[in-house]
Amino acid sequence: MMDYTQQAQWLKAMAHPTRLEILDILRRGEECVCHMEAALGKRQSYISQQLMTLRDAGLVDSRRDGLNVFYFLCAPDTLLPLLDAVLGPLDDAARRHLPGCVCPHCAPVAVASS
Amino acid sequence: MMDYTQQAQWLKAMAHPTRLEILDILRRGEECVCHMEAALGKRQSYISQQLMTLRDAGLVDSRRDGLNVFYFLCAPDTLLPLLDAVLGPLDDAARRHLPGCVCPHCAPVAVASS
DNA sequence: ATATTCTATTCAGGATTCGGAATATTGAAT
DNA sequence: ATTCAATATTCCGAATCCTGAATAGAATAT
Repeated sequence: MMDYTQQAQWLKAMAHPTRLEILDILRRGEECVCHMEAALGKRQSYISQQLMTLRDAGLVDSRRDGLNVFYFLCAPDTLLPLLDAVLGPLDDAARRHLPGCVCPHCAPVAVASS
Repeated sequence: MMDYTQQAQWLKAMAHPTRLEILDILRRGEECVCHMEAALGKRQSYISQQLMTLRDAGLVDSRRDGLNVFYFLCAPDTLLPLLDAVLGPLDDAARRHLPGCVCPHCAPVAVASS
């Protein structure tokens, strides 16, 4: 007999507009918190909360790199098809370099200035 | 810009063990309430409630046939792939004819007996 | 009309979640 | 040691959800 409890937990963690948007960002690759802050236009503490929910559900994991903490999808093999089914296939037109964002991914051009 | 609200609503309706189990039954075809009652081993009012939740979210719809009300998936084209991604592909080994069930699908052999 | 069967709704308590504000922690730089 | 920047956690009132019990409705048969 199947369990359904584990799957329900996953879906529950996904069933939130902000968290879905975060997952939509992360299926393009890992990102730091400050990037999501710029992308979502929400406060950092709020985003951290939603990330904690996703982490507790086992959907995402994080790694630290200096000051930044990068988040990424935990089980891409099962999660990516699910996100494709929910959000539609990935459109590469969506750009990763946000205007106002200064995270290492968006503004890596700060080497030699003066 | 994408909305994420509609998808979150759908996922939220799915994010419950009993409702997932109901959807798992319905992806094999329509079934009446009394069938699910036998399949899930829960009370009828409880099942009706969960079905109402699924109906309000637009995941299932129903039709009446005499005394029985049959439920079926509402948008199979988008819902079936999603359920496949969540629950795994359909295994036809799971039988539809429950032992204790007397619904028209399970016990249609009441024509000529004596 | 009445009874029976199948399904739907309402109700109420307890439990859980939501969302924002405030605060804490962690690592790097000076 | 101190300061700063990035991220994490805690707290709390409000809102929502869960779930079983009771009740209501709808269709059929007698």
